[in-house]
Amino acid sequence: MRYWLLKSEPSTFSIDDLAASPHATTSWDGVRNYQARNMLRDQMKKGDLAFFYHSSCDEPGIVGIVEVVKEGYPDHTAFERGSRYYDPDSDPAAPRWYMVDVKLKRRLARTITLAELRRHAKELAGLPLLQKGNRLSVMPVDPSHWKLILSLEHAAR
DNA sequence: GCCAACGTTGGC
DNA sequence: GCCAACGTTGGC
Repeated sequence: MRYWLLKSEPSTFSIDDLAASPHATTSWDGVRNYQARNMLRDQMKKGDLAFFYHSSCDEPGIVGIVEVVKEGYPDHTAFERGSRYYDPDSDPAAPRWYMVDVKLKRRLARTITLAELRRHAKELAGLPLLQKGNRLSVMPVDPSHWKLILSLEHAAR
């Protein structure tokens, strides 16, 4: 079992949106980066857990935990003319982009902010989120990092 | 709104 | 294959 972190802009799709989705489940569509695609397609397995991270907002940080409930399959939004994720170069016979389905496990008791994570940069060394210039929207999280981050949830700030 | 950092594109 | 130009991400 592996751990991950998934970024989403709350103005586009927030944890509230996920909670309001049927079965609190959504397809993680619209990823258009090859490195992230490879992880979605090849590495994320049913039962894996991921932090749900809000980016590009007032308080960037981790707000919940989701579980992978369906493994990588073609992202059909790439074939849909008019979709904001349409990619004319993705051939349905050889799909370029992939997605997984995730289900909300729970919200965190509070947002664990990026600023707070940075304060633990030493323990979280190697976490791509904290690396300069990192823009990956899907990234692996070491089990030790996962544990440390979760321990912050109920700790004094 | 600014801008640094990055990935992708396309000319050569 | 190189690399400049461009578009995007995302924190601040």
